[in-house]
Amino acid sequence: MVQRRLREPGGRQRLSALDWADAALIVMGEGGLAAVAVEPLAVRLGTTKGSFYWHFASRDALIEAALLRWEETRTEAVITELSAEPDPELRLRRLFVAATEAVTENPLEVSLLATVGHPLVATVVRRVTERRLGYLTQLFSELGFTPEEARLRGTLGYTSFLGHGQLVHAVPEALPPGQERAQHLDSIIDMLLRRD
Amino acid sequence: MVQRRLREPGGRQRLSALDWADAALIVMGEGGLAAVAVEPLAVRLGTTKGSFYWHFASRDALIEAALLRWEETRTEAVITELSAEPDPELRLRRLFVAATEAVTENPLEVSLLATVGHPLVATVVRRVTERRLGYLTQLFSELGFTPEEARLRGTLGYTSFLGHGQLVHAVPEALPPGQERAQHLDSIIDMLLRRD
DNA sequence: CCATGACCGTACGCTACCGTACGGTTGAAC
DNA sequence: GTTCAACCGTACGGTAGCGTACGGTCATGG
Repeated sequence: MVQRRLREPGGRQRLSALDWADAALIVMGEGGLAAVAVEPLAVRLGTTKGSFYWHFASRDALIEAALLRWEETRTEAVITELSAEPDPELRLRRLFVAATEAVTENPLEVSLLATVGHPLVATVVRRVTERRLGYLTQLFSELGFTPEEARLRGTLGYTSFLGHGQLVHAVPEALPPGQERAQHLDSIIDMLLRRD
Repeated sequence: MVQRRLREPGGRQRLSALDWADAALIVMGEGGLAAVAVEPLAVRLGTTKGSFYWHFASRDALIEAALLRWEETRTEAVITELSAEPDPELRLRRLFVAATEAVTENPLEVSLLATVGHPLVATVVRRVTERRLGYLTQLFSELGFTPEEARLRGTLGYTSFLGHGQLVHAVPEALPPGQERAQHLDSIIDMLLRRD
């Protein structure tokens, strides 16, 4: 695993709490919650613990800040942005494409779901999951499915998305390669939309 | 998280390497790879590190043994047992039911998929995933789907299974409760088997 | 120009865990 | 009943990371 610098060597500017939170999200994606360690993080940011404990009371406070930032940027912002699209089927398709891309770039989601042993993670993951699942179910409802059917298809879609995220990072060769990936996703959405 | 004893207080018998491997699998399910720590494990087994380092050269050796045991009991054994059933659709249904039960009882699968940063985990997870996905695809083939269709449905089924495993442990209330769970699973398999 | 608060560097103590060294125990075979 | 190998207990040194203490720096307003 390549240890990328998170701040330019010449970048002499001081850090904010947000810088630490973003850095925490990056390493959380790379190595899970356990990788969110103050001292290594300080090294990657080109600073020291002295800076960290000025901005945060503890490691847990950093984790909380990072989780809230994740919730905001990876759920609420996406839903808001999507609301511009009037056609619900297109909204659904664009949502899956965007979500799949996001989870492919960064294994953060996988890490978080596996760390619900931590109470802060559990709380935020629960909120995020219910928000997303609710939104998905609502989309299927708008497409004319009964509430039960909508819930079923929403759940199938979301679990499949989660599992896809796991596979992409654990065994990418088990999934269709490169450009076929998009077509594969289309076929899956077709199945989710199929009526008898 | 309740710390259950892994050996009875009166149980004075000595331990084998297999006892350690099984115990490692249990704590790996409870707390991920990071929870596989020699000293805490020794306490739970009512023994000491002295015992451990007699049976294993290192923590990594224990992890390897545990992973191989997981592969054997949670993939090969299941497939073997299933081969007694002649009807492929029943085989598929029974497979999903058994797998879903197993992943509900123990979050081990979720933990492992999230820890592919560890090379040993990566290797075994890759083998297991390809074996299972191959078997699933083969089942759909036997049911008369074209190779492409079989692969698509196998992948959708497996990713959904993985995501279901994540949800069951992270946000169980997002899934149908209790007895409805089985019916929900039936509906999903119905969707996977649907032809136009 | 200098004072002050925001920010950072460094040294320290503490805990958890890895792996080693080595002495002690035990049970089965003779 | 002795022996020997398998097995376990305990003490030790080493490392990584958390959190604290406190002194140093630096920009900006007076």
